[in-house]
Amino acid sequence: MQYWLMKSEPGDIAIDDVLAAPGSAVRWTGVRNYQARNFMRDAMQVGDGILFYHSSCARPGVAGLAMVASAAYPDPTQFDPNSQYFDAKATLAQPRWVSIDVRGIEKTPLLPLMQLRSMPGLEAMLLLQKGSRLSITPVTSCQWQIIDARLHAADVR
DNA sequence: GCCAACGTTGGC
DNA sequence: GCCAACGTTGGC
Repeated sequence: MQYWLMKSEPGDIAIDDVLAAPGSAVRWTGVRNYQARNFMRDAMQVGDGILFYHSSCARPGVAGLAMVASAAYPDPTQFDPNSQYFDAKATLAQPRWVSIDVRGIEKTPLLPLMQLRSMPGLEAMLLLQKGSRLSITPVTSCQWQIIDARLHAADVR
């Protein structure tokens, strides 16, 4: 069992959208970065925990919890000429990009990026490294526990 | 909108 | 293989 952080633009797919989807699950499409793809293809397993992160928005931060709900399979948008994610170099025989299914678990109080930066024990999080842009990053179980505890702490601020 | 940082492309 | 140019990400 491993843990991950996945970025999503809430204007595109917010945690609410995942939870509202049939079976609380959505297909994760449009990843066009090889490192992120390799995580999905080679490392992510059903049941892995996901920190659902809202990026490129007014209040970036962890907005909920989710889990990996499928193994990797070819991302259908790479074959669709009408998709913004179409890739002319991908073929059915040799797909280039993969999707996984992501199942929402819960929406949490927003844990803003700035707070993550200030929390002891998270200094090594890939998300927080200078220039980090990866949309999928591994999270250690230590980091997960620190964040999970904070997300579920009584609301006393 | 700005801009730093990163990834990809393509000429050589 | 090098590296400049370009496009994208994402916080602010």
